[in-house]
Amino acid sequence: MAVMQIGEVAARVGLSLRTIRHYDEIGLVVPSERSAGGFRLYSEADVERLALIRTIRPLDFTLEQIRDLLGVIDAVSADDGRDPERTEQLTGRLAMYRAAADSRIEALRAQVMGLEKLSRDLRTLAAPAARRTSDGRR
Amino acid sequence: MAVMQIGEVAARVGLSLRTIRHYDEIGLVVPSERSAGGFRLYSEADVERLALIRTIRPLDFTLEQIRDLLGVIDAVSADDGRDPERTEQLTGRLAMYRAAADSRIEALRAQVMGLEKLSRDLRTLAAPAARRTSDGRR
DNA sequence: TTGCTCCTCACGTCACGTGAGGTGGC
DNA sequence: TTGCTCCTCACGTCACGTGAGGTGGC
Repeated sequence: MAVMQIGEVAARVGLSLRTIRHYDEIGLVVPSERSAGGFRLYSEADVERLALIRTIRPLDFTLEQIRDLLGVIDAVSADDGRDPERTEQLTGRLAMYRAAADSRIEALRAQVMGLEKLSRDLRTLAAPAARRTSDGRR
Repeated sequence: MAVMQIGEVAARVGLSLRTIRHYDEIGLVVPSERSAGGFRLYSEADVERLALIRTIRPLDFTLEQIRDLLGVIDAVSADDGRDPERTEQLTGRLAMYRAAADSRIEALRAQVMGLEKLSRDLRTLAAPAARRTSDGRR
């Protein structure tokens, strides 16, 4: 299985067909091949990139920021360190994104805790009401 | 401080002015008063409702669903249990929302864990690059 | 040939953001 | 009177959702 059609990609990474097409439209993840009939054909590397984007999405970065971040990641990975200034600039940008991600993660954790409390509150709200009903039936 | 203007409300609950006005526009939280000059005046109860909505927001319910959920919560709170069928129907709807919330919370937890891994990966990605640079300087 | 999967428009939607131009109230 | 806060349009934006109408490929 060298390449995949969009349907299988969607099933694998858990993004909608429309979302994957949208990422193609804006040039965020362009399938590395097309069939003779125009079908999008995604390589394993394409799929990994989509999976990475799916991970990054809840950080509420815009797709433009995600594109930029992916570019920085690629550049750092491919960097050979021959140009120290460039390396420094890249790791600096990476650090900024990491800091933004970390503070966003903190906010998400807080949201989850708030929601867990909400769930408990809803539980205790429902319980007495049910008890009143069974009382009424006695 | 019986009532507050929108600016203070926004600062307290952490929603934008536009968001709070939007909730008024669609009738989700209508300020219980207006000044003679037309300024929105929010009671403590209004503010609590907005704070609750802010908690619920990350569940990705539509504002329509949130409106409905708030209605159910109010109805259950005010329910006297005199009509067991009604109580049962209300607690049933509440249970559905709770189930939806719980599964969404699970998804959020998974997202947070994925993001924490991403943050670690970004860290290890940046570290070797920096090391290469300091090597180059020796 | 029949299904199933895919394609490209292109308008719609949701929850606000962002001015523009104007007024309230201590 | 000066600031600061608020007001109402009303268009814009972001990330897709949702048909419509048509074609590819095993």
